[in-house]
Amino acid sequence: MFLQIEPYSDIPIYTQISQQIIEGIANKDIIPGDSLPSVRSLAADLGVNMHTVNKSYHELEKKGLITIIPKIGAVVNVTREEGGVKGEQLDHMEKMLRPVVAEGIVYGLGLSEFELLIKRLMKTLQ
Amino acid sequence: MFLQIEPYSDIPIYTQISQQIIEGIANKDIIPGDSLPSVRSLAADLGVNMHTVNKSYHELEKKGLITIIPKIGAVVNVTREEGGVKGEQLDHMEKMLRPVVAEGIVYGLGLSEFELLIKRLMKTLQ
DNA sequence: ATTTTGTTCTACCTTTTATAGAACAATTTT
DNA sequence: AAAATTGTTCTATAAAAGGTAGAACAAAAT
Repeated sequence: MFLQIEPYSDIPIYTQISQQIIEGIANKDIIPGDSLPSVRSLAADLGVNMHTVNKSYHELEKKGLITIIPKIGAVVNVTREEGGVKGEQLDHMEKMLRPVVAEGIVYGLGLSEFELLIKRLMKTLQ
Repeated sequence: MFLQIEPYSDIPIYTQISQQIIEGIANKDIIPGDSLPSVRSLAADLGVNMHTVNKSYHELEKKGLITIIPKIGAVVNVTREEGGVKGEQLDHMEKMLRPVVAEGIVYGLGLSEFELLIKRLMKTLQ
């Protein structure tokens, strides 16, 4: 686990943890079937509270990315399903993208510039 | 002003106001030079506190989208500059997009699916 | 048998979000 | 000239969110 937490960021610590684990899954640093470290050990590694890590894990479980087995641990799920992306997840993506795209339009971004941004980010993250 | 506030949303009221004004600028419902309603009248319209609207306006000013002239009001700026998008704004867009793209990758989204989402949103918003 | 696991509970603190009212000086309207 | 409206600033209060802390529990792993 190579997570780096910025304590004074305006992004909550538990969100930083979630986002970096998601990036780890995106770039296959973490693959389906892998176990995440225990909330206690990761908390100790990061110098944060156990409950903060626990909150992040439950956020990831809510998104369907991991499964928390009580008294055992957290396991990364298979999320790249065969039959394509779930409609539920597409709706979620659209909800997250909408305010970002609106702001981009106001800045004068065109479709090609959006596509370039996405392409660059996919190359960076994948 | 056709703003609709959901008081019990997990999105702060002042953020809802900012986002909907940004959408108004994106779809040219509001154009550069237009004055925004006074913080008092908009607050009365929406049934929220004056200070909540004030916070939203200052957030929009921080993004460079409006100019607040003390004792006068708030005016929408020209944001689609001639010389293309500012690098500062592209950095900001990338920061906002990064966690969204990462999550999309984990869901199995490919470039073409991202592009379709963006295209659809641009059509809806513009 | 011991350690480690996630869970649950109480407790405390800071920051954020939101509301409320008052006062001010400047501007606009009447 | 008088009245109303403007954004700003100040104090105050309250709820929610974010974060830490410690303890206890039963189940699982060592």
